[in-house]
Amino acid sequence: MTIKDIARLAKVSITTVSLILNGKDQNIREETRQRVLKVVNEHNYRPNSVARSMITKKSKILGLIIPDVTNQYFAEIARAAESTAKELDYSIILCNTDEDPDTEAQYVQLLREKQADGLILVSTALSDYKELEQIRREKYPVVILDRRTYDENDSVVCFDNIAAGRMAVEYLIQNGHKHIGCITGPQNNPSSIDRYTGFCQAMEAAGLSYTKEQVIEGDYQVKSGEDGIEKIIGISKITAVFCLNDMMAYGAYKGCHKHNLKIPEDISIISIDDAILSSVIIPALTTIKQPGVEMCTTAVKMLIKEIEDKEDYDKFINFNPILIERESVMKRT
Amino acid sequence: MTIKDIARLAKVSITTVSLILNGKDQNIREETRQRVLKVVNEHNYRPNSVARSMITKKSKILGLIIPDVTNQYFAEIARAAESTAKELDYSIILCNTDEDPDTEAQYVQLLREKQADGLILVSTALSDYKELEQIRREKYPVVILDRRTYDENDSVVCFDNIAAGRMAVEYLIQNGHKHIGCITGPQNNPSSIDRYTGFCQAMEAAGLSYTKEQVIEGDYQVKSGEDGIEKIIGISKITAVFCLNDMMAYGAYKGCHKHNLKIPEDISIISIDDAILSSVIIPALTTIKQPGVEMCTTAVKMLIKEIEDKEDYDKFINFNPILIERESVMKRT
DNA sequence: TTGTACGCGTTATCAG
DNA sequence: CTGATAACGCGTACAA
Repeated sequence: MTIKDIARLAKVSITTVSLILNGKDQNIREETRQRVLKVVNEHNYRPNSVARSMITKKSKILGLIIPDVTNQYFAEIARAAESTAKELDYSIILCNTDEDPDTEAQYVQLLREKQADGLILVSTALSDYKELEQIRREKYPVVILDRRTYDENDSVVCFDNIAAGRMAVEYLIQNGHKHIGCITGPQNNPSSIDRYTGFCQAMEAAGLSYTKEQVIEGDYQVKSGEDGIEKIIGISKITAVFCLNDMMAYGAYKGCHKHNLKIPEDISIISIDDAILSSVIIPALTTIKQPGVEMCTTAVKMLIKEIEDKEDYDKFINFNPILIERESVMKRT
Repeated sequence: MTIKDIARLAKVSITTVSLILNGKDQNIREETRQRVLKVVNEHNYRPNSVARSMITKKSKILGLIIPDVTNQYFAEIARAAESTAKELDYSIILCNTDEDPDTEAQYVQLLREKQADGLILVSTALSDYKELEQIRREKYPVVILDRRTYDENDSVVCFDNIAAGRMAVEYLIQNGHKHIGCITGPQNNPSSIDRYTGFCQAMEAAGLSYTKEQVIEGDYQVKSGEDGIEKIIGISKITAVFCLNDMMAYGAYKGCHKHNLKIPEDISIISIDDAILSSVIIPALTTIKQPGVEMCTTAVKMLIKEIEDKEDYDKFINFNPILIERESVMKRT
């Protein structure tokens, strides 16, 4: 079933059908309109959007590049992206990079080939890959989410990860903790680097020292939180652990439980993200909220403005961390 | 940059470029090949897949229709779908229905318009909407995941939800529980109906009675588990609750905690799914594993076989429930 | 070994 | 008010 068939069956020209289907039918006789619509409905005809894209140069598809949907936080982002996109008549192609810069670069290429109208990019390795350069040169619409770049022309919706890291550790310090462990994210991950920087800043500002042993490299997955805390609890003085994201905090809970350590009595846990489940687990996780849903909604809207070349808009929006005090941190005296 | 430009710059015909780019270059002089490739790389040219789809009639896009990525279980499914698809050179368009049949129908239409080569459908309302009929008539490739239909011709990867429900409740009964509450899923959701049927079967087989009050309607979301259990714990005799999915069990944990009820000492919890976090929460959740990742991987492979018209294959694959015994159910004497 | 020309399904332009 | 026709970028039969 093509537009041609419909035209033939309704005994009108292709143009007429197209006009009607696209709502440009002010000048079409009602009778003709009804006849065409009837044929369309009878045959359940839907225009082929690929052919349409061919000519309009718009695919109405957005690429969403994230590390891993399985991570609660990114699941929420994916959800927000999809809802917002749907509202504005776009679809989302989902891409998981697993924090691998090569995979990320591949996906950027793929999405361009597929003529995605734009990209929401939660980048793993922003600094040094040539795709980004090319994108900038060609002015391909991309909004970088969750991470800032230093090029004035980039569209960015970001979160102050350094401040978030600092906020988490300061909160621990205010609660009397002096020996604080840290489970980081993947080594090259920008948000992980920033959050860790926040940790360092807060520790130094408070005149607290820390050894290499109390900083464990994780990978933002549950399991690494579990493994990480098992290493840390060997260090007798540690009273609190800062996990760089919620998923690892969940793992830390498990590790503590396995070793019969009570949270927060024996060990306090704090992290960053505030995924849905963080208010659900017991004890409820004290965490620094990164407003992923709002950020992503903002990003999608920004991207679409860019694509549709709407009125001026801010190309840089920053979200601030918010402390969500729950039950996983205890005051030490 | 189009194939035309490349041809012009390399001083060859369009055909030559196309042949080389598609690996059909056995008959092309190496020198020519190199020259073309050089131009291609220099300009970072990538063929436009929309135009390619136009002619090949293949979009290399698969639609994934699920209730909600934010649900751990579906996040894992989305992940599995995306990985498997990528491996086989397909992309995934993500669609969340929120358990709404109309949204589902809309998405089916949309994906067809977008010329998705096939669909993975975790259906909310399989029985009664005309899209499915049309799909069947037109032999559009669809694999129904997580839910069985009764049409022999449908491709189905399913899970025995009735057996799963029965298994959960039987386990509770074996552990000495006689007064068992239940938090169901959305009313019209097929998997919810089946799981609940399993509950009823097991209760009846054991000669156990239950009142309307001890069966609460939930919606598969965390919050409804929390609300649900708060209603149930009012009924003094209840010693165990069967939540129809893990997300609601997480909510139940929270509800119990709020009311100072210990799991499993005061109340036992069991559910179905076995999402990642179920082994992480404390106490670890005893649940019936629905092997979502394997199911989805299987479904995608089946779908692609169907699309690419490969050799014969099973159109019906059933996965069985597996009891995962952890710590949320206590033996009563 | 390479080039010419057509067609995929649609929209846009312009003529009538 | 409606229709003919050109284009979009690519793949491929066929010709050379």
